Amino acid sequence: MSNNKKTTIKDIASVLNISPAAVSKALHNDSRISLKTKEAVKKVAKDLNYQPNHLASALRKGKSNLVGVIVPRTNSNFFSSVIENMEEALNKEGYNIIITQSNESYKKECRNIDTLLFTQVDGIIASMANETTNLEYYEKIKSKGIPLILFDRGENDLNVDYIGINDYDSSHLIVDHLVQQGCKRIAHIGGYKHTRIFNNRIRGYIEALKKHNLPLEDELLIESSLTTKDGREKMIQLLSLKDKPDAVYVAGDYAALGALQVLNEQGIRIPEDIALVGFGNEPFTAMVTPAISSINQHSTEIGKLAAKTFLEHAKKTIIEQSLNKIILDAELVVRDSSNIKNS
Amino acid sequence: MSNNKKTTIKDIASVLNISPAAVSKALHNDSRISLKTKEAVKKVAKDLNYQPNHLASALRKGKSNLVGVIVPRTNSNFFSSVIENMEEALNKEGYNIIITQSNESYKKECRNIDTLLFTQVDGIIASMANETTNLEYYEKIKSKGIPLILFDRGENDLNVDYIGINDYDSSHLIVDHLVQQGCKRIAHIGGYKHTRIFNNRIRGYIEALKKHNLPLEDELLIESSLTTKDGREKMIQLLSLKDKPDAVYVAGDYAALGALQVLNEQGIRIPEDIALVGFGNEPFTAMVTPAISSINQHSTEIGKLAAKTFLEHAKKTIIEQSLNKIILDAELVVRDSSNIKNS
DNA sequence: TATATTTGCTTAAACGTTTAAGCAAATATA
DNA sequence: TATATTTGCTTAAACGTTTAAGCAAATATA
Repeated sequence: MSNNKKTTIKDIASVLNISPAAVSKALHNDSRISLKTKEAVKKVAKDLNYQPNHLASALRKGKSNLVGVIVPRTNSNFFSSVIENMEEALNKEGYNIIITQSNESYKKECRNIDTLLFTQVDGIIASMANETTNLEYYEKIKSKGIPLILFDRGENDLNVDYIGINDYDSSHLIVDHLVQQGCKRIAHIGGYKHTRIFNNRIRGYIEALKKHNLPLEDELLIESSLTTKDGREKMIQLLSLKDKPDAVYVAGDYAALGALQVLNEQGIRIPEDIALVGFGNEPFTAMVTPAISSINQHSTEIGKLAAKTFLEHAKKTIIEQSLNKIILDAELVVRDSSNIKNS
Repeated sequence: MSNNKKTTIKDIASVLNISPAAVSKALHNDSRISLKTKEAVKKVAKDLNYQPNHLASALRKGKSNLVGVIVPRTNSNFFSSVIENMEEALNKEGYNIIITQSNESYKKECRNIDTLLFTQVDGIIASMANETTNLEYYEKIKSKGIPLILFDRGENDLNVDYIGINDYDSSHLIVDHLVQQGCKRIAHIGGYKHTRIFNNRIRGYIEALKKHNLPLEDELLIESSLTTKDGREKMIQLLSLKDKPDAVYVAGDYAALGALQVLNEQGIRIPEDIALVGFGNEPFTAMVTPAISSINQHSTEIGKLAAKTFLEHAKKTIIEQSLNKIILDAELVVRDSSNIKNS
């Protein structure tokens, strides 16, 4: 049944008594091959169930038509949506993608980079793991002359193309909204300060508080790994304060969920006693009770733009040094968890 | 900066004045190469920042050391956990994986299969899209002699290795549990009948009802696409019945969530008025109010076993026809949505 | 009709590895 | 000391493509 020997261009050539080179050209619609030969070749190719050997053509052309993708995890609506849209745009141009996940681990991320380089990808589109501070492996990609595009979790120091949302402004949006709802003591459970996006959210939070002449207190600004579990712990920490906050802005939806669980368990009313806002607009924010207000990160747009940026690199032969930093405006989706006036 | 010409085995050879073949053997620790030469080669390789060209070696060896993975979507805890564990096991043996998602679309799935075959993967591990009924593309994989392993969503007709849970028994677990809670009119929002796993769940449901001498009524058994949206609609349909059910068993967690939303919106008490059970044990089942009872599908185990099964194929040179059908026992995680006696 | 151009192919080499076969020198065995 | 074996390499070919260069026949142009 399974005809183990795969059909090659040579098999087609020998059937038609022409050279393998002619077959290759016929399959690629070379203008110097007659229509008659092209049709014959394509017919035989189909009959013999010919499948081009990608490895051979990639080796010969020095181009694999594969793009490597690194994300902290695929099990998040944001990342899977980015990937979906990126893939669609790249497929259209004949590229396929290889998805790898770092699980937020620096070591795993390094291994992923090695894997992708080893697979001879034509470019890498990545969002960095939380743990990553050492950029050596990313420098390695750059030094090989392989296009590198970062999205969401990026680093300024790397000096590569980047697509993300305006984290600083997002914090302003959130604080403005909470102030408008009447909140006066707004806490922030933020991500790791060393990660640029989280640092920007923290900066935005601080500046927005100043703007509204609200107290900026150390005990209200907490650094977190932003997992659901850590969200719980940091919320408990906030509730142990003598002077509790009346609003909590959490820099990630999963951690916001943990905070919500704690508030619900302790019978604290949301948003009347404490208003809650998350970040990322994961689908579950709309599913839980009360639904969590959150920032929409425009995953569709980010995916498309990342693909587009890569394609621009791939098309140009001259290596230009113009950087593409695309910062999208974020959008606050207000739900029950911070909608005091209507509740 | 970016030394564009990549280092090859020939570069190393010319530095040391030995043949490229000797370099290749030295790098692979061939016993016929002296320790001195090996060390010299490895040192030069490191100095020149040598990275083996995977395409060339794959072409020469006729083996890419890549395994293709097809899942309906990565944005589900079940699938991403399966992938994570599969990847870990395969990485250990020197294989890397390429993840693709079908988004439950038959057309996309076919394109994914073509992509993976084109990339010359050594094997494919897949879970089929909901839409898929035509098995032609999967037959194509088989006819090429490439190991194919299905998990969760598989088809008996394909006659390939399969890893999944016991769907039939799972339905029994659920119905037994609901009967024990005192439910007498148990509805089932099931998946597409043409998909084996959903068909097995339906069969299990029917048999379990018979076992308990409960009425089996057409209006209580509904076919669904199992999206959250469709779960809502089918729940509304059930609520419009003259004789409403006192329990609903939904064959997927996302649809169960839709059902839960409708019940909550209409002020129907869960589980007192209607008990609810889902399937898949997605993390959000524990997050919503009330938390949804669900079936744990052993994603960790499935991922590991799928990898193991592939590796067995890869190791044997003789093509054996012994099939591996691994059916794991499922486990019901009881939560508030069906816990009548304690509520 | 003579020359130039175009068409439709072939030939040969290359991409970077791996590996079978072979060979000289070193070492072991009789 | 003569032969056999082992060691440590080299040579050459191959994996399946693509592509530059070239050539004869067909066609176009002067």
